[in-house]
Amino acid sequence: MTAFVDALAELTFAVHDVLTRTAAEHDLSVTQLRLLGLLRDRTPSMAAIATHLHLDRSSVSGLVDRAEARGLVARSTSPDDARVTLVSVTPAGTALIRQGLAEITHRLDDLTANVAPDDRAALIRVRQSVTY
Amino acid sequence: MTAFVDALAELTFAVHDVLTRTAAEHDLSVTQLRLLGLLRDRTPSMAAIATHLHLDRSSVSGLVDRAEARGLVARSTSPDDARVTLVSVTPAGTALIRQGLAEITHRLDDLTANVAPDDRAALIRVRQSVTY
DNA sequence: TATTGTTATACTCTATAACTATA
DNA sequence: TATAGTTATAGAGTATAACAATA
Repeated sequence: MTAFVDALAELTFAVHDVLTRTAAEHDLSVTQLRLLGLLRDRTPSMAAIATHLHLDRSSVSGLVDRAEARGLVARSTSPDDARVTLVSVTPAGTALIRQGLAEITHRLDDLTANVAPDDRAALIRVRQSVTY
Repeated sequence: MTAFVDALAELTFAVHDVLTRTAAEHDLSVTQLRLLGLLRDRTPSMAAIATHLHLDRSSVSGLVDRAEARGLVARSTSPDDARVTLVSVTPAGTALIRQGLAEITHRLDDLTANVAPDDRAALIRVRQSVTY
């Protein structure tokens, strides 16, 4: 029981470190990476981003400020509710997230090169069992 | 192949969020938690801590400063080499890490309550296959 | 000269509290 | 009144560069 939780935590540290370091090589933080990842198929409000990333709305303001200053995302006002700000990804943001994710996939493939096929399938089931 | 990497990344975010939030309830960051975890069975040098946590030595200086100011760790000079600073955990630090880890184990048990026994064993093998 | 650690500096990330604009 | 978002503020975490002490 505890061995499983220990392994889960250690695996998390290993993967998170890879994410952090690879993103940093593209001048991205893990949070910026997750933000751009979210925007691949959505144009959410600030509040929706806060919910998805489990952040305070004020944190999202700063996050989007920095991404916008770099030309990676753009703000617009919702036509339905003038209080709501919608965030979309720019072509530059799309290019960066594609490149970053490709690099991360490559690194994680390397990290897990020795994992057996059956164990890969099991991990996918573990992820599905987790409510997140 | 990509499904596995995606699941690995998503699982990492879920677990890391639990670690971050649970540690925060004990006024600890994930990094402070990892520092205290390291010191449970070691009295490493600043450089050794930097290596284990994959941080710059200057980052470790600040990390240990803050933990020391809270009375969680103590610095001492190595008897073998006056350049080297050794870091040890205090009784208060030991108590805090025990309580924090117990709480985290509980939360991760909850998070993964629906994971099948065979899949738990598989995840332990995945962790062992990863060089970290 | 090389290594260990610290300091100065600058930036990102995060939350709380107070605020503005809109509903 | 309630909600969406921002701003001011404070603190943690991180790296780079320059430095002091020791080997």
